[in-house]
Amino acid sequence: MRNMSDIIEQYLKQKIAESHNEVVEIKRAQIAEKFDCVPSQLNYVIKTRFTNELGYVVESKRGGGGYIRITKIETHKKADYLEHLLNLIGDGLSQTNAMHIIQSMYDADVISFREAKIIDTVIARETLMIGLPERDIVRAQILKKIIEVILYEE
Amino acid sequence: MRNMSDIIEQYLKQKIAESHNEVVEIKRAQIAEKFDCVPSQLNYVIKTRFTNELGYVVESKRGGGGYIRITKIETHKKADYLEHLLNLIGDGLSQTNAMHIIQSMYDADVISFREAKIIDTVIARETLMIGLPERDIVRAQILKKIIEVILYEE
DNA sequence: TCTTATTTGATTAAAAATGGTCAAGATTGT
DNA sequence: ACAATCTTGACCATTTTTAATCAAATAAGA
Repeated sequence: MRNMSDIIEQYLKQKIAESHNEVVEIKRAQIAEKFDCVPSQLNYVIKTRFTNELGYVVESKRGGGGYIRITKIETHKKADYLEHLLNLIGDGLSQTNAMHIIQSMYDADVISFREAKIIDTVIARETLMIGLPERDIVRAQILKKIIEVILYEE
Repeated sequence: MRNMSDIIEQYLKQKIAESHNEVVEIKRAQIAEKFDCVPSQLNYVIKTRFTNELGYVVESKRGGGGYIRITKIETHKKADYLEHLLNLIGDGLSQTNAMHIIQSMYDADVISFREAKIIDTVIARETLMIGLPERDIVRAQILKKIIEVILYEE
């Protein structure tokens, strides 16, 4: 590695990789000190290597307790993941399995906590007040349609 | 949490959430001591995070037995609105009427655009592949349960 | 009741803590 | 040498923290 910017870039990418959540949060001055460079070098590194085009979102806050947060957004992976779920679901689906899938979607960051709660409610047997085997069929259908909505939005 | 102001903000919001009444009443000096900060920090937190814009009303009184009371009014209004919708929905519900309600919820800012799309999909007759009159009954049930989730969250 | 003291919150300005911009100078690859 | 990339530093902007001083409400005393 020949220069500071590359080293810092590697460091940040490693941190992102380490956090399963695909995110790293730093204090600018602290990292600058760690690598013995001026703080604004961090801005340079971020501006040239963590751009939107490259799939990163950068947020920051100044003042006491300030930070810089870099998030990697993996659109492709998410689509693949959702397609995978779609294939997973057959003609019928138990409530337990459905809840596992919903939890998985929340963990994978493709739905919000509130969305997860809403979907959980929708597929609950108390909501779907019809008997088996129709209930499992409707549940599968509902979840598949929801996944399609998320998959094909935008 | 990165700084005192955020911590205090969280604390107050949690207190509001705990009180079903959507309100919290504090003694400024007491909270300042609890978090080991100067009293005026409470004013700062309130001024920057519990504004009218954000749906809060702040009342206070000085002198012996003084207090600061923060009320979340937006929630009240939204809760009333959602209760109203709940009463509106009977045992059955057509797709058209359901979509009107969903649109109304989106307009009233109680659900996001994506949530609206998801719910639209869920209550569509193509998703609910069962015959009438059961379909309208299940649809009503689904929408009511969803509204309850939104109503009783926090 | 009237006046004074005490309690308690409000305001505001200064200081401290962070991060952002930009442009000049240094380095590196071709 | 030229162009592109990197490094630095001076100056700026935002947010939080702190302290001094003001204002209002209640409590106490005459």
